[in-house]
Amino acid sequence: MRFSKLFGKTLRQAPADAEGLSHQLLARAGMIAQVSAGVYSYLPLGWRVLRKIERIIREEMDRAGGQELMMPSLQPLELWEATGRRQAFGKTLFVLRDRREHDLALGPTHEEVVTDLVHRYVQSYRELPLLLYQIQNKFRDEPRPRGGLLRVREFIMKDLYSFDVDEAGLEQSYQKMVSAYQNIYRRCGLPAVKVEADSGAIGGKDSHEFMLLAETGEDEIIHCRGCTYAANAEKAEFRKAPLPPEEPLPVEEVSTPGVTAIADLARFLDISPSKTLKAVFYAADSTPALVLIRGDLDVNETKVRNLLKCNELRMATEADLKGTGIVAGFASPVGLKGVKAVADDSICLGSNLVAGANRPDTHLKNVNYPRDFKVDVIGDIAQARAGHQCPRCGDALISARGIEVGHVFKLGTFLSEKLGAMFLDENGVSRPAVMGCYGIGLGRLLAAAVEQNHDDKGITWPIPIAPYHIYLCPLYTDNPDVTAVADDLYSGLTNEGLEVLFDDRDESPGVKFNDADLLGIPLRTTVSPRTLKSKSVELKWRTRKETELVPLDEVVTRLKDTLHKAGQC
RNA sequence: CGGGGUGUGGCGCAGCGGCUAGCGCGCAUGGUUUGGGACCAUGAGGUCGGUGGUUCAAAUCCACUCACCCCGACCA
Repeated sequence: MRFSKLFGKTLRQAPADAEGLSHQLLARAGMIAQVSAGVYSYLPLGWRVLRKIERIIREEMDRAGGQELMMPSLQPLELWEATGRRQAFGKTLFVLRDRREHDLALGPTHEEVVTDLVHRYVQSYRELPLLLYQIQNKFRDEPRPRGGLLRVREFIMKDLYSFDVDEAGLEQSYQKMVSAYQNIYRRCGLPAVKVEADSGAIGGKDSHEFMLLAETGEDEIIHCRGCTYAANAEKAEFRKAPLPPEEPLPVEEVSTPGVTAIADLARFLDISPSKTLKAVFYAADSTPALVLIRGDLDVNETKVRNLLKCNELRMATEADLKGTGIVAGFASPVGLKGVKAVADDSICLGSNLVAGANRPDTHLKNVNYPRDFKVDVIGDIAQARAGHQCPRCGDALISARGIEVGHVFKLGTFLSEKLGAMFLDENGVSRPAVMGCYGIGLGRLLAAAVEQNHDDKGITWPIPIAPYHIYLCPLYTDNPDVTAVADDLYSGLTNEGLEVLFDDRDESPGVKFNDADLLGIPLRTTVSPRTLKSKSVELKWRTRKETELVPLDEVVTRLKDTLHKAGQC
């Protein structure tokens, strides 16, 4: 490609609305352009990167036995109502109305459509397992798009769906996908780590995410110092240290004027926070809920949401608490009626705790569960933190940040049951297909690659996904020798199948070098009167400082070999 | 949706009651240059986000509205 003809130019300054790192670099490099909030165009250079990622993904999906198909973005809303996921997706689902006043959804994912397809085409266990996938645009009306390509409303996703005869089959398909995903990240030159994850609106049970570690990542990862345990912080578990057992004492009132926060309470009474009972209130799908946890721990809202099986969970406001008898700052489960109470299992790991009294400036000492209060649901709703103990080995947990670049789910049978994706087993018994689903956001992967691969000059693409491999950079284009050699090299390299971006512009060396660095092409080849004096051209890796002179007649084979060794061509 | 912020040529910004709306980059033409974002000359390009109001006069003040960005609840 000749740079002079390339659509999309490099910018010295990033657009003001590009805040995030990858967004700024991709915009400055002329690889993407924003159309509206969370909606982007890929310009030719960015699209080449995307296509390379896509190709790697497609190869791995095919190799794992996936069959590619293409489902529509436009989906009848009835399908979403049939599975009950219209509610689960809520406002994130784009809904539109056609001229017949019929409601349609723009597909945010395709479980409904693919399961309906399987319902119609699969009748026998002999047709399973089945791995169906597509690479296609998804639409999600995100509450807040952000970070350029990292979180958008229209995005390109590879989504694969597995259908198996039983759980064991699902397990196999799942493992196949996990290793296919690991191959994909490795081949893209992006080291992603697998972590346990919450399954969110997609539903289902087991789930793992693939994370690319980056300071700027939106997600927190909790992993173990000693073993391989790693989980998204919203899912992570830990060992809760039990307190030494004590004889339960009678409940006692204590005056605590103005003391509301746990830390203040502990200081005021000169006890450890773990000897207190923390009570916070939420509105769960607009119903007030009292959430209880031992004072030294924090509530994990994702876990609460799962335990309560509710869609929307938010901190309660004064208005939500009206008529419940709860007094903010001195809230207590003791003597409370008519309010749903959820508790973390840590409340069983201590005795004689200090709790609120539901009266201003008063707390209760020696509160014990279940002697003094009841709860509706009890389970793990605690937030894991760095320093907590690993649930597997007990070693210390560590926190890191990452960008989610893939997510796999074991769905089970709830969708196949609802949509009738049944098959007859070898005994003639009708059974629902056991499903899994597996997604990678390609644009996100592209942006994450930039977040992870850049320096102060610009992007440093891993070779397998670089838009071009070689930046051919003639200096002094008014010199006929230079242009002759450069033209020659360009056709020579191109004929060998190498991907060359030929900077044939009449620009100063500074401009060209800076653009080369900004675009992040792995290899730079400079031709100038100076290099021609020794009948050679200069070679430089984007990520290295040193340069090297290579004789003219060796350049093509040399570049070919170099890239070959790097695993390309 | 709650909180904060920004809308002025393609990009980055200045102007915040006064006359013909500026500057840098980029773009066009010509010339001189050029191993890490050169210089000179000439030139093109703007309904100042929109609507309504106040005023002799509005980019500038007021109201409403739209768009976009950032921080929080959601996800590939």
